[in-house]
Amino acid sequence: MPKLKRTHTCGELRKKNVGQEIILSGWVHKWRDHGGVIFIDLRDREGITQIVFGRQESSGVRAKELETLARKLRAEYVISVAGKVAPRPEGTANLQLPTGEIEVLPEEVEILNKAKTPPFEVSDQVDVSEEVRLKYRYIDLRRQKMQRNLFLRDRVCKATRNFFDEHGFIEVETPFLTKSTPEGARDYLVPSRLNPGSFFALPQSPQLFKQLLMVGGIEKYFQIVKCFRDEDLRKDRQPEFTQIDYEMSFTDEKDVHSITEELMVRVFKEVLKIDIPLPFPRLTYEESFRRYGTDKPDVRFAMELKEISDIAEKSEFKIFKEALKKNGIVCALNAKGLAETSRKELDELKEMAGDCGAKGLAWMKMTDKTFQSPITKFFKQEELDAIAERAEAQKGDLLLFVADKAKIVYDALSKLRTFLGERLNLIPRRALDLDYLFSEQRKISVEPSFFSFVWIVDPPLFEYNEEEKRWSPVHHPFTSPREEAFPFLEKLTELPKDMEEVSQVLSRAYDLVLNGHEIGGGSIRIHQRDLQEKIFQLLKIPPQEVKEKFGFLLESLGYGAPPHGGFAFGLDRLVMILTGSSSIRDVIAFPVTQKAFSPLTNAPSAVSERQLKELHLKLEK
RNA sequence: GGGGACGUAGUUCAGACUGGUUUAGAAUGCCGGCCUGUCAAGCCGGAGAUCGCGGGUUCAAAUCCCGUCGUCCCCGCCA
Repeated sequence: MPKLKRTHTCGELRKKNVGQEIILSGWVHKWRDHGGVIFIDLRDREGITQIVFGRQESSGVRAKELETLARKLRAEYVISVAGKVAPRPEGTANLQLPTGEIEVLPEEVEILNKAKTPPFEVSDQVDVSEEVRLKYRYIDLRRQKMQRNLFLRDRVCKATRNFFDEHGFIEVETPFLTKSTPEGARDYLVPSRLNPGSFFALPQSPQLFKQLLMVGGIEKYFQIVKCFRDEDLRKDRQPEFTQIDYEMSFTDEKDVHSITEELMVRVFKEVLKIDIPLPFPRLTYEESFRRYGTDKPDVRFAMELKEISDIAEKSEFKIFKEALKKNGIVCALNAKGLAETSRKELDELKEMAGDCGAKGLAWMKMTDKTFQSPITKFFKQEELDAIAERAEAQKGDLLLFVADKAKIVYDALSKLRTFLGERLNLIPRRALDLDYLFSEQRKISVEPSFFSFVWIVDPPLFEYNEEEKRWSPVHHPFTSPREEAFPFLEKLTELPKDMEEVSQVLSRAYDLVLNGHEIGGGSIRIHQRDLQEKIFQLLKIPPQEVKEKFGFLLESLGYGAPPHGGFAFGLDRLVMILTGSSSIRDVIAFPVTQKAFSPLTNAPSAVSERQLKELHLKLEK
């Protein structure tokens, strides 16, 4: 049982505490031994306080004992210090530290635990590979940056819970041991001991349960909940991740959008202390592709794509005309002021476009009033002028062109747009300084313009999957089509591949995009059994499978399901953006590597023969 | 499933292209000594590396070749 019980944290002592007898507990952060005087920086999660051994005032046998003890202290020892708060001598205050005007003169020191030399320093300045950080995550978490990330994440959750509580939503838990569904990502499976040969699946999202809660009359539900998807990882994708999930009855897009916007206002106000403007701008899915080439545009800067198919059509440039003949399009991107781009850099851009499937990247440099380009000779002057006008090109600009199928053109140019936006410093790319959030001044240093939200609405209901040779839902199969499509869909019994009208059917889904990241999405759901069955039929899910996998949902829709809809945020991505982190791994306490392996626990790992047997499982040799 | 980058003291990197003066080097951390005001403390000294692993080429391999494992980034995938 430790003798010393802490009275203060290492972040709170100030001049006004001078003279008080206090007790601090924490980790030895740094020590500086000057021979006659020894400084210990004591750290806990609230801050750092300097302890001084051997100051002139202290002398005698006791002081010598303490000094001897202090020399034994090492980095990351866990200690308690009882002592008196003293002002620092004239001229030795450290203004970098909130506690920098005082120091503690120890009277007693208790070592609560020794520590081996840590594999890396507990400091934000020190570079450590992610693998080492994950293996020693409990040390990594002591670093201020990680602590702040987790504190901030906690505040987001707290603000979210308060917000939903005040708006009449109740938090309901849904099962983790549930049913595998055919659509969507791969499931994580859990074998059932009591039901040989049967498996639970961990939920990819609580989608079906939240709909059942609406049928159950809960009306307003929310949950901060883990979801599981067994797909390949990225810096913004972990196999288990957290959603802020909610659903409402008797609702429409307008309600869902406004509650979502208000939630964001609340979170940004409470967490970052800034006001974000409402309402968020709205782009249709079609418009988003047309102007930015993507359904998750970064609208912090303009630099929009300009289609020039009509001009290219009239020109003599075969490559453009060939693409158009194959039902393709030609688009231009104006890289303002980059006419000086070197051949080598152009090749790099071309390669980037090539990664997206583009067969080439045409360019024109605007010099004075003329064009410098290998392809100008294929264009008449008035065509060049038309292009320049369309692209709003001026002297010094660089125009980039891709001609191909729309998907490839959009893919390539949106990628180039993002790249060039960064290159041209069009994005307010100031290091997110979160210090103010944790300091006493609470001085605002984060501008609302750092955060650009945009709604992407009216996506198509179906898209054709070339690989599987069938239509699949753009959002998920429970998304309601827009009402005007009902008669069209009712007439159909299947979706022919080349039926243009199918891709024109719009859905009542919506995504929320922040700074080019998709941070959430949702939809108004189908609440009529007939329509839901129709959709399954059109998606060519065999009736037997529909009954097996979704029977309970269809059944529930037959017992008085209210119209309902909702939304789900990717909490990890949201917190990643709020903290200015470059990976969601930095806002998750215990993430896994790209192979979904934990260097900390060594999970996943083999299990005993006996466990397998109990679960009625045999491993392939 | 595919493409790319990387793997060398505890940690972060250099050395590799062009094999041999390399006894594999630096910084930081670690250990010891000196030092009464530091806060990236300073000065002096010291320890610390199966060069990811396996195989091959060669008189000789951290260095070249093949395989393999791991980490990160990207494409596919992620309703």
